[in-house]
This record gives sequence, structure tokens and C-alpha cells, in this order.
Amino acid sequence: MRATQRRAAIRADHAPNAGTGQLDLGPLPNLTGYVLRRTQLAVFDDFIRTFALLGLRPAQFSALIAIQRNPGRKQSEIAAALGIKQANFVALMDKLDQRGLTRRVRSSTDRRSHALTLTPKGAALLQKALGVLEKYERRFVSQLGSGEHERLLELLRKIRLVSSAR
Amino acid sequence: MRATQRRAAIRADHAPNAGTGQLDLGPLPNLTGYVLRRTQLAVFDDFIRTFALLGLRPAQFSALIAIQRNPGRKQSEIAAALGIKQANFVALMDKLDQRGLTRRVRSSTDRRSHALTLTPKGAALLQKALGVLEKYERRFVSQLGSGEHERLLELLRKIRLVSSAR
DNA sequence: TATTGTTATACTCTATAACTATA
DNA sequence: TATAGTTATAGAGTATAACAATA
Repeated sequence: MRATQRRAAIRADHAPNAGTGQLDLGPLPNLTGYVLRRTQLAVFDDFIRTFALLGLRPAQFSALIAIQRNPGRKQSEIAAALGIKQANFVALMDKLDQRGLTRRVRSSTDRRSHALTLTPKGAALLQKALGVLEKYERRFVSQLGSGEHERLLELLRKIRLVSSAR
Repeated sequence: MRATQRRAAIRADHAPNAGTGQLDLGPLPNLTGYVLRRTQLAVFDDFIRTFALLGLRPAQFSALIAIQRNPGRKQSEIAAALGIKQANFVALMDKLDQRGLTRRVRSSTDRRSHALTLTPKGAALLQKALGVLEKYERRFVSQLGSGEHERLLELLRKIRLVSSAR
């Protein structure tokens, strides 16, 4: 759909070391945001491949957990706790409902809102997923050591606070 | 575009503690991937707001750095080094070209390929951006301490390796 | 035949505005 | 008026397939 770009017909050789070794990325490999992003992408790729067996994406997985731990809560509360916009959470819940994993029940006290719960099928799938998760997560802990892994999470939480405090 | 969902008209009260305190997210706040994701989103939000003055998104910023450090390299090499698919890198480069920040020059040795360079305008913008970046990055280092910050990056690199080794 | 850059396309995630039904 | 859920829509990011020019 973009208009085709026409560029100057200037000629030049590539850099002398073109095609050989690695590129110099300057400060990028030491930037908090860059390392965070590349790592997060790798971890999510891994997660998605691992949980594809169960048909669960990261956000779906987190929604099932949140509903299990807080049955009967409003849709907007669950969404907010997960950092997902209410409007975007609707499609996610539609999928889980369609698959028979969750149920939205009109509240009798406030008929605007939905109380979310897991179906038995949803609870069973989540149990299976939690089993997979344990092995999945153990790899990180065993590669880093339990102390270092906990330290990583603490540092990430600190960084998050620094960023969101603006 | 989705078909409208019809749901059962069952009624139920919300959870007794609905509307009160925080939700219990169970294992989520201690999961590598979850904490990584929430942190990365917060850091990127912060980055995007900070560099909106200069009109630079994270990927554009990283592209300018990579081109500056490796002038004359092929478009495909720069894209690969940044972990961006060649097909998706085209639109990114179109934008930078249109803004007069970069130039794509046909190689005289391999006329299929483009040698990427910064224009003087691009180099000047990047200099400004690097100045902003230094202050931006300093917040993380000073909040964590230089040693802890370096440790964080090391742990992230290790985690990335664990995930991508599959 | 293979590679470079490109186009087209689709899917996910995210963000905002506006509607509806209820309060 | 305000809130909960929803719809529509748009913008990024990402993934694959296929094409033209060139090797």
C-alpha cells in the first residue's frame, strides 16, 4: 500500500569488512532497554512454542491464572491487574469462552458487570499448564541458581518502578 | 468484525472482596517471563515518551546506531544484527530515508544490495539522541548502582541464551 | 539456482473513541 | 452523569510467501 520509493542512483562499495564478522552495535548491547527487549522476545518465543501444545498464549495463560485465583471478580478488575486494556481484554475473553475454558456471568448486584470464573475444563487445562510451567521455569532457576534468579526478578521490579515513576 | 457473543443469562454475585484491595496473581509476579514482559513494557513506554521529542522509536534509534557504527553495510546485514526481518526492515528504512536521516546507495560491486549510511542530518540527530540517552540510561544505573546494573544485564543475557537454545 | 530488496498479506498487541445498558 | 462491557478502528511489531533484478 505504501507508495513506491525512488532513490538516487548513486553507486558505492560496501564497507571493507562487509559480509565478514559481526557488526559493531556500539552502546546497544549495554543498554537496559535493548537487552531487556531482546531477552523478552527470546523468552516469549520459547514460552509460545512450549505452550503451543496446550494452545495457550502468554496473555491467555495469565488470564486463566488471574481468574483461578480471583473467581467471581469483574472483567475490568482482572484486565487491570494484568495491565491489559478493558477493550482489548474482550476478544481475549471471547476466545477463552468459546473454548469453554471460562464463563462470564452477569452479576446480580450490578447487572452491568461480569463475574469471571473457570469452567471445570478451564481448571483442568490450567492444572496441566501449571505442570508444564514448573518444568519450564525450573530451567531458568537451575541455569542461574536460585539466588541469582531471585536477584534478577528483584532488579527487574526495581527497573520497572524507575520507568513507571514518570 | 467478530460475531457478537451471546452468553448465558445466569446470575451470580461478585467475589466478596470485589472492588476492595489487590488481586492475587498467584505465581505470575515470580515468573521470569511475566516480570520480564511487564518491565520491558514500562521501560519502552518511558523510552518512547522520552524520545518522542526527537521523533525516534526504539527500533529507529537502534537502526541509526547500527548504521553509524557500520556505514556502508548491506541492509540485510543491519536488519539481521538488530533481529529485524528483512521484509519488515524495508518500511523502517523508508521512514528514515523520507526524513532525510539515512541514505540507501546501490553497491557498485553487487547491484542487488544497498549500502546504508547516515546523512549529515541523520548523524546530527543521532548525536542529539545519544546525549538524551546518556541521561536516560544514567537513571537506571544510579538507581541500581553500577555493579547491580551490570549484573542485571549479565543475568538478562544468560536468560536470553537459555531461551534461544531451543 | 540463490540472494537482495521489495511488496503483499495476516496476525498479535496496543491505544482511543464511541456506543449500550445499566447504575 | 458515571461505569462495565463492547465495538470499531488504527498503529505498531512480527511472520511468511512471492516477485524482479541481479548474482
